[in-house]
Parts: sequence; structure tokens; C-alpha cells
Amino acid sequence: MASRAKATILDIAREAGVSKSTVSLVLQGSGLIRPETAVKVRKAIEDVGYVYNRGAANLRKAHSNVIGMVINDLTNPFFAELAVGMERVFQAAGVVPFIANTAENPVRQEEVLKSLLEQGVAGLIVSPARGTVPGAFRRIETAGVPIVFAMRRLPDSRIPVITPDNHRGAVLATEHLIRKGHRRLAFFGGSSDLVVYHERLGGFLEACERLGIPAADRLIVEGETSRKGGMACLETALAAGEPPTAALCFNDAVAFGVMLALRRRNLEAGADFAVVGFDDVAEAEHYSPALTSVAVDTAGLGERAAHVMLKMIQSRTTRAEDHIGAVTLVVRESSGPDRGQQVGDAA
Amino acid sequence: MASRAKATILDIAREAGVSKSTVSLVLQGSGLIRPETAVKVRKAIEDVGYVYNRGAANLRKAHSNVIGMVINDLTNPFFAELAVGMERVFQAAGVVPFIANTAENPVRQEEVLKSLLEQGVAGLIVSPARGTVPGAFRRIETAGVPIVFAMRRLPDSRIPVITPDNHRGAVLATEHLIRKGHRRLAFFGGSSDLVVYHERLGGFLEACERLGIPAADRLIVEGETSRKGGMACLETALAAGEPPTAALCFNDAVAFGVMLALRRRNLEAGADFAVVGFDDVAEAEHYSPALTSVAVDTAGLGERAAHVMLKMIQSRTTRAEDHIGAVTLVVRESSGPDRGQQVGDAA
DNA sequence: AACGATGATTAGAACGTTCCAATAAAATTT
DNA sequence: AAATTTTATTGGAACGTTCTAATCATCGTT
Repeated sequence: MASRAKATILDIAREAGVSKSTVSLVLQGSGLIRPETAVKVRKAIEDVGYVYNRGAANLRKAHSNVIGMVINDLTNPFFAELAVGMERVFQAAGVVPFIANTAENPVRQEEVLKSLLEQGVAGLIVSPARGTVPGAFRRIETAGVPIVFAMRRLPDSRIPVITPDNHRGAVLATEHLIRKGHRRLAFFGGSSDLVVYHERLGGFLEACERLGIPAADRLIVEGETSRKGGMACLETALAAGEPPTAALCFNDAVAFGVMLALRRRNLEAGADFAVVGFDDVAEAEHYSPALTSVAVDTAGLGERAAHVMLKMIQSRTTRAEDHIGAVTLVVRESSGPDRGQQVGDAA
Repeated sequence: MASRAKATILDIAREAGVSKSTVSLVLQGSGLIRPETAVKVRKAIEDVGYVYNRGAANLRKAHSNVIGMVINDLTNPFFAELAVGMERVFQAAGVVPFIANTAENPVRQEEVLKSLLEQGVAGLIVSPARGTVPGAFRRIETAGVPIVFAMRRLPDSRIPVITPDNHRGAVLATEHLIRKGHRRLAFFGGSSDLVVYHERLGGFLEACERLGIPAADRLIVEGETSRKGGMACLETALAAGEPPTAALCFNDAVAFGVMLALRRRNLEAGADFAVVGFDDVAEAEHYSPALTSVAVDTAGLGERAAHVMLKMIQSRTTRAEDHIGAVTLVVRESSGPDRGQQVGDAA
């Protein structure tokens, strides 16, 4: 059994008694060949255990059928959801997405992009790793390979971006907290080397400004975008002179961390301290208390990104419109019961 | 700017005033070429914005440098952790892993495998989707491409498997519960079309048997391997005549679901009902109460799988030893305080 | 000064496909 | 029955690499 030298299109041709050209035509489902011939060829293909060599084909064909998805942190379910959305669209288009993980490491990202490029991908969807240098994608752009950013963007670049409306989401969430009667607010987690951070923080600050929360009553704590980071943020905040009574978190992971830290202190999210997350991952709904969060339609953004990519490939362009996805605030338990305009917020 | 027809090795040769062979040699870092020549060539490569065409190269080279990782559910952090472990060792070996998601869908899996194969992968690491038909990998085997299963196995197949010691893990966990004084035990979640399920359930039953828990006091509830599934399991169990006081869950996701359902009923995991998970995902430690779980060293298994794969590729064989990873029980809060041999277990 | 070594470089034949142009066969028109 | 169109099939030249064998310098040796 096994590999007596990989079968090629010529082996099939011999087996079926036709020319290699005919086999090739059958392979691409051309309508030119006579049905009986096609059947004969297909049988031969089956018999010799042939596997198509896309590398060889791509040598002649203009475009390959694989696109690369470069994700900065696969262990974050958020990105996994994004990936799932894209896969749906690509599958329907007969395109195969290969996922590569950069683990938030720019060097690794470099390697991964190089490999994908060498493999001859038709396009690239990237959520750039933190600390990506501005010029990192110059190479790819000059190679003429279409590329879009998803969820994250780079400060300068003219590469099209698919992202949720971070600013608006933060405004929505902050207004919600203020309307609940909170007067001392915190923004937890994230770090300023991410563009997203500035967008979300910006929305938070704008809402505070507009609804009359003075700068002195806003607390901003940077931190890791993880459960652990969230826990640390809460500790820092509670240690402050006049601690906040509510927090908007950079993302859901941070929010979960904050809730855990609260429970450790025998405080209840919602009742004793309001917390709102961002992204609305699947888990938010099932947590206890259920997490109020800004829903960004992750899978939808994934689909959008995939569509944009397909269009770029099809029209062989490297330019496309940005796409800012609508967001909605999903109010659940963690931001407190709806007791209208309350005032008491003593520590 | 952009693609005035992709640069090739010949363009470089022209630019540098050498032959294509020389360029090729430089590309593979051969020691044969004179250093000054190499420098000249490398400069030319930079100048023309060349990108290596691996497809063309693979036409001549025996082996490609990409291996495929086929994962059945990317949104489960457990598999993401597995992937991360593999990536570590592959990266070190200069091999690029491409990840593809099957979303637990055998048809999708078929497509994904086909694509990977056509792409000319050097090997395949697969966690087979549920419902995979026995013959699904025949094709790959006869193609002579090395393949190993990770975490899951197929009933019949002779493909090497890397998996934790599911049986022993279940025994450990069950013994722990019984030693805590529980006399009516449940096994929650999972479905019998998975080999893993039988292994884990088998361990549970064996421990019950050995430590004298009669069959009448064991409750087995199949269910989805997700939070939701876990919640459903608990409801079913509590509705029973003589409900159990402790449960071993098929995996951590199920365990989290059980804990959530408990909280909904104002019961506390650990105090009112003991729950033990399986896999020990990162989250288990941070949950509240922290989840007692069987640690399987996920990343370690990933590394192991990667190593086995590399060895198979290197020795051009398609056979390898199975590898059963050691497991340990990590006792935390959810299985209850350590109050020794207690007896009271009235509903 | 002629000879082998040794070191660098290169021409040219693969590799497995696609696709154009050419051919052959069958069907249709004159 | 010849000429034309249509329908199927095919040869052969790409595509961008690698690799073997050959060529060409350079350098010691005798």
C-alpha cells in the first residue's frame, strides 16, 4: 500500500486512455468534454488515488483559492467567533481560509505573513498584533495582495478596516451608567498602544463630559486585557480615596475579572458596583450575574470582512471602503437593577 | 507602485548579474556561494520586492514546510490551548502550522482535509469532528501523508493518537468525590458517539464499582458539551427522585454550566453540591468558586503531538506509537471543603 | 609550465498543472 | 459529395523553482 510515487494527471490520462489536457478539463468541470469521457476519467481518478496539486496549478492560474486569516490571540473566544463568521462566507465562495495565530507577537506575525504570502494566498485578513510597526505591511501592499484589517487598525495605514463603532459603543455604555445615577466612573483595562483603546476611552470621556461628570470623578486604570488584568484594575480602583461606583471595561474579559474580584470581596456586581463589558461574547449572557455589555456583532463583522475581501479579490483591487459596524448595548444584571434616577452613591 | 507582474528568481538574477541557479542557492542559504555574491543577490531580492513561490519550489522539493491542524471547535478554549502548544514546537522547527476549523461538521472536515492535502501539507494533526465516518481518512493514508489524531480517536482506525489518560482522570475525580463522603453520584454531559465519552464514563463507573457505589445510586445524563448542556444536566438530575449530591462533568464547559444552574437556584457549588470538571482550562482556576478539575496538560499534549508529527515526517513513516498523557486532579473549591469522611447526604 | 584540486557559478532538464492553438471527428449545411 | 460549422480532443509551451552535472576560475604542487 501507499505512495508508489504520487499519482499525477498523466497517470490518470494513461489509465483512462485520454490525454492529460482532457483530464485537466474534467478536473475543472469544463462543459467541453463528452459526458461518457468525463465519467471514464473520473473513475480513473478514483482508481489511482489521485490528489490534485494546487501548487502546480497556481503556477499557471492567476489566483489561488486560499486566503489567510491572521489572528492575534486565538485563545480569546472573541477572535474565534470572528473567525467563525468569516469561515461561513468563504466556504460558500469556495475559498479556504487558513488561520494562523500570532499570539500577540510582532515577530511571529512577520513570519506568519511571510509564510502565507509564499504560499500564494489570494488575500489576507489580519487583526494586527499589538506593537506592530507601521511599515510591517508595506511588503504585502507592494506585492499587490489584498489585505484588510479586522477589529484593530494601525495608526497611519491606508489599509481598509472592518471594526465596530467603538466610540459610540463606549458612549452608549457610559450614558447608561450615568443615567443609573452613578457619579464616579472608572474605565478599566486596555493599554494606550492600541487604537481601539483610544476609541473606546474617547467615547467614555465624551459621554462623561456631556453629562457633566467632572474630570476629577473619572478614574482611568490601564491594564492587561484579560481576567487577571480586570481583577487588578478593581483592586487599584477600590484603593483610591473616593472609589468609583461603576466601571466601563475595555472588553468582556476585563469585566469578568472585575466581577470575580468583586465576589472575592463579597461584593455583588450590579448591587454594589456596576460593571459593563465590551464585545458581548457568548459567555456574557450566561455569567452570573449576567454581564451588561456592548454587542458588536462579532460574527457579522467577520462576514463583512470576508465579503470585502472577496470583492477586492474579484475586482483585483487593493483598496476598499472602511466599514464601521453598528453596536448596541445589551443591558443585563451586572449594571444594576433599573431603579431609575437614584442618588445615593456613598462608598 | 504594486504588481508589475510578480518578480521571479530570474528578475533577481538579471538585477544582480548572476544566474538563476546562483539566486536559488542564495535563497536556500547554501555555503557554496561567495559571500560578496550573496550580499549582491540579497540586495537585488530586496530591491525588486521578491516573494518566494513555495508552490513552484514544492514541485521539485520532496517535502513542503506546512502542516495542517484540523480542529473540531475553535471556540472551545481547550482546543485553542492545544493549538498554542503545537505552534511552539513547530515554530522552532521552521514549520508553519495552518489551522482549519471544522465546526464539528464532518462534511466541512472533508473539504478542509481535501484543501490541505491539495496544498501539499507535509502532515496533518486532526481532532476529528463528531460523526466522522470510519473511512474518512483512508484517502489520506493511501496518499502517504502522515497523520495523527489529537484528543480524540476513531473507533477502529490504526492512526496514532495523542490523548490524555481519560480513564484514569475519571477514576481520580470519582474517587475524590466518594472520599469526600458522597454516595449518590452523577456523570454529566457528553454523548456516546465520542470515544472519549466512553473512556471517561468508564473510569467513573469503575471507581464507583470499586468503592461500592451501587448502580442504583449512579445517574448518567448525556448532554451537549457546553455550558448550556451542563445547565440542562443539572436540572434533569435535581428533578430525579433521589438526586445526586455530586457530579463529575464530561468537561469544564459542562461543569461551568452546572455551577451557573446551581447559582440560579441559590445553591452553592462546593457547599450544596460538589462538581468536578475535566480538562482544567485556564478559566477553571479563576472561576468562583474555583473549579476542581482533571488537568490534562493541554499545551503539553499539543507539543507532544507536534513532536510525533515531526518525527514521522523526518523518518518518512506513517506509523507511530500512541501517546497517553498523564493526568492530575487539581482540587479547588467546587468539590467542597475538605471535611473528611462525612455521611450526611440527605437531599 | 603543466597538472590536479578546490571553489564558484551556471545551463538545462525536471516537477504537475493550465491553456492556447491545432487537429480530428461528427454533424450540418450547401 | 464537398464545404462548412460544431463538438471533442490533444500537443506543447509556459509557470517558478530545484538539482545534477558541467564549466570556468583560481590556486597550489610538482
